[in-house]
Amino acid sequence: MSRRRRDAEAGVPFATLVHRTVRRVPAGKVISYGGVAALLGSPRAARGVGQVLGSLPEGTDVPWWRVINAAGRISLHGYPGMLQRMMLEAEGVRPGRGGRIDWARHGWRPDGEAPPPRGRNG
DNA sequence: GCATTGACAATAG
DNA sequence: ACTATTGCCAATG
Repeated sequence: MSRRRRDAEAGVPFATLVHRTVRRVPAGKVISYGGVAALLGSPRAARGVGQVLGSLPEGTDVPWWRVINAAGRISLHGYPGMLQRMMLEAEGVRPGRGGRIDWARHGWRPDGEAPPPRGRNG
């Protein structure tokens, strides 16, 4: 049996796990798609995380805007991207010099588990 | 069940 | 630093 995820979470839809994990991210903090995937137990499912967040309904309790890519940039383009940028800025999260969000400053991670994502910076 | 799509990530040039 | 390529995974048609 190839259990891509932990047995404790077996049977729970991937999307549900994503929702749970993202909900844990506090205001003023961010996490990468790959970071969320890693917490779920599927470190290679970064893309799957994006897929799930992309289909979230409006008015969801999931703070999708706190999820950015490993490079510290907003993956959304156009209007949605602008909206996400506003949401983050409202929480005190804003890109530094280069338009990148610093993981050391705003990156969130559950009390001592899962190392901080370091795309090409770190 | 296969093919396509996408809010990713790592590597190479 | 930027673009192109490759790998990966989940949702959707």
